Amino acid sequence: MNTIISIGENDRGKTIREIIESNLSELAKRIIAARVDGQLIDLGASVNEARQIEAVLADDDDRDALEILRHSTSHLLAQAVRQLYGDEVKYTIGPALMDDFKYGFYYDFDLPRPISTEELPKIEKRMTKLAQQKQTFERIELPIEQAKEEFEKIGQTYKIELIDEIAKEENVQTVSLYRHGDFLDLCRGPHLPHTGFIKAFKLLSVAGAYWRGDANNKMLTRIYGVAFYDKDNLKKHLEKIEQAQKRDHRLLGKQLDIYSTSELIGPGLILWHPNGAIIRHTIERFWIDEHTKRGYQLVYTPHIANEKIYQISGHLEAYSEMMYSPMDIDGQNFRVKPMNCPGHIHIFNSQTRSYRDLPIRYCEFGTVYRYEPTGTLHGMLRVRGFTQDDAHIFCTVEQLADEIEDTVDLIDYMLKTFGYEYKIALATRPEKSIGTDEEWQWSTEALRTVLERRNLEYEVEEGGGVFYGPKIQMMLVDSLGREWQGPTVQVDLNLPRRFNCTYIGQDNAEHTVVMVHRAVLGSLERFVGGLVEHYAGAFPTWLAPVQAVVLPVSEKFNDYARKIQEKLKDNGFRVEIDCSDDKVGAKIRRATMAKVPYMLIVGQQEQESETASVRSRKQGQLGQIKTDEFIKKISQEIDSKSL
RNA sequence: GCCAGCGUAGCUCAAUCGGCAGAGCAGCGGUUUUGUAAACCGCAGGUUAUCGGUUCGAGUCCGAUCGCUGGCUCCA
Repeated sequence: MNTIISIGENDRGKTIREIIESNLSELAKRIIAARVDGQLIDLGASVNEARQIEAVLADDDDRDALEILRHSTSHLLAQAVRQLYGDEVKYTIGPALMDDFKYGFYYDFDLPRPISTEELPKIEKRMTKLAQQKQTFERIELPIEQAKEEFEKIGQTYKIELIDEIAKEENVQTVSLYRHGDFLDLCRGPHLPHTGFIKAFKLLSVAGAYWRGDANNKMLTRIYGVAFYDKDNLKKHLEKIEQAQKRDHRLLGKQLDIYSTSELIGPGLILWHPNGAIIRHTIERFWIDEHTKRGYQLVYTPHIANEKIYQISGHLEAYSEMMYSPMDIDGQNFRVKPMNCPGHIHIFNSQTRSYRDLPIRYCEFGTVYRYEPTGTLHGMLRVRGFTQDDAHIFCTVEQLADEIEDTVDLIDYMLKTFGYEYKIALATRPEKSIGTDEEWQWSTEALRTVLERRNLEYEVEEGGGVFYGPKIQMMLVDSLGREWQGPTVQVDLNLPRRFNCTYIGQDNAEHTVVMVHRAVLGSLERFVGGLVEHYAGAFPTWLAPVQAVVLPVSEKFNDYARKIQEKLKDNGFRVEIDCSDDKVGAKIRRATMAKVPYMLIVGQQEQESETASVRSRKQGQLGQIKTDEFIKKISQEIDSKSL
C-alpha cells in the first residue's frame, strides 16, 4: 500500500490533512499522522519545504502509530480522572511505553485522595464515553509566559514546573499544548486526529511513583494501561500477560517445590529445596567445566572479612548503604561480604606476578549479601543474599581485547545453551568517573573492537558505564520476549590501583594490571528464577530435577518397575518411581503436573518384552522401548543439553 | 525506604449486616490392584500473620508490628 505522497508547488501552505485527503481519499479515515523527513507531525500542520510526506495509518504494527495512540490514550485517561475526581487533581506526565512487556502507557497524578484498583473500571467507562465523542485533538503553540498563564488558571503547578524546565533549553520561545474537549495538556505531540480512534484499551494497575523519579519528591499516583487500534490485538496482549502470570517463578517455584522463603529466616533469603538445588548444582557443574576448559581457575573466598579491606576498595565509602552493619570480632570490625573482588585480588597479590603468568583468570560462585530496601524484594529475582557467578581476569593492556573476546564467546555459548537470545549494549564513560582520558580511551576501544570484530549488533549507551570503567552489558530475551538483566563485562581501572595489583614486565619494571569483572549468569538466584519462567517450569531433560518416572500399572509390576528404576539410576539418571495404589491415570496426571520429561509405564506386556511404554513430555507416546535403547536416547539428549 | 492493596488448614479458596471458622486437593488409616491427565470410605488438620483496642460478641471494625503483591527508587 503506497502511503507516500509527493508534494507539488500548489500544495505549499496546505495542511497535511488537506493534502492527504485529496491524494489518498480511500485511506483518509485510517490516517492518523504523517511523517515528514522522518519527523512525525499532526495532520493539522501545514507543509512548507517538504518534497514528500508519508501518511501514518492506524496500525498496531507501525510503532509510531501505536505510540501516538497510547500517548493520546494517556491524555484521555487524564481527562477522565480529572472529570471524576475534581479540579484539585493535578496531572503531571503521561508517556507511552513502547518497550514494556505489560504496559503501554501511564499517567502520574497528584490526587486529593488515594484511589484503588477497584475504581479502574469506573475510569475506563468514562474514558470510553469520552472517546466515543470523537473529541478533536487541537495543537496550540504558545509563548512560554502565555502557556504558563494557561496552566496557572487551572492550577496545574506541575505543568508550570515542566515549562520552566523546557524554557531553560536553548532556542525555546514557544511550547505546544494539546486540547481535546475540556482537557488541556502540555505536550510535544503528535496526537490522534480525534479520540474516536481509541477503542481498544485497558487500565491495568495503580502504583505509587515519585515525581520525577526522585525519592525526595512527592509520591504520586500512577495509573498504568495499554492500548491498541485493534481489539483482537488487545485481547492477545491480555492473554500474553496471563500466560506470563502462569509462568511466574514464585507460583511455579512453589508448585514444583523449587524454593521458598521463610518469615523467620528473613525476607530476601532463599531456601533452595532439593528440586531447586539439583537444578542449581547441574548449572554449576556445567559452568565450572566450561570455565576450566577456557583457562579459568576455581577459587573460594570467605563470607566475612575485616572491614579494612572495604576501606581500601572504597566500598565502605561508596556502598556502605548496601552493606550490613559491622560485627565485632576480637575488637576488629568484620563485614559480611557484598562482593567478591577484594578476595580475588588478594589471591592475585599473594605472589609477585610476572608478565609470563598473565592472564590470570579466577572464578568463583561467590555468595554475597547486600541490603536491599524491603519494597524492592521479589521472589528469587531480587534478594538480599545471592550467589554470583563471578570471575576476575588480570591481564596486560595488550591482552585486554583478546580476553574480552574470549569472554564474549563464553557468554554466547552459555546463553545459547539455555535457549536465550540476547541484546548487547556498550556503556561508555559516565560524568562522574575516575581514571585518565587515555585509560578510558583504550579500555572502551578494547570493548568496541571485540564487538566490531565479531560483527555483533550493539547499542552504545553514552555515559552508561560504571565510574571505574566501561562495560558491555547483555539483556536476555526470554521465550515470551521479555528482557532480563543478563551478563556483564566490566573493565576496572580503579581497584588494581587501590590494591596495587602489579606484575613485573619484560622490561623488569612494575606495571599495574588491567582487571576485568565479569558474570555470565549474574546470580544463581536470579538466573534460576528467570529460567523457571523462560521454560514455564518445564526444564529440559539435562536440568530437570526428575528426568524420568517409572509408573507400574498395578502393584504386581512394582518389582519390575524397581528393576528399571535401578538400572536407570545406575546409569546416572535422576529417576523416581510411583508405587502408590493409584490408577495409572492418576500417576500420569501427577507426573504431568510435575513436568517430568519422561514417564515409563510398565505392566504385563512390558514385563514380558522387557520394555517400558514411554511417554515423553514433548512428543507424547513413543510406544514400547527396550531399556537400553531408552538409556541411549536420554543420554544423548542430556549430553547435548538439548532444549 | 515511599505509595496503594493483601494476609483464613501444607496448597487453592469459602464464611451475607460484627453472631457456632468451612470445602477441595495434599497428609494419615482402611477398601480397591488398577493400561495413558484425578478409584472409594473414613480420620486428622486452625490462638483466622503477630500484638493491642472498640464491642455482650471480632476472620470481619480501629491502631501498631511483621510478611507478601503492584509500582517508584536501586541493582546481580
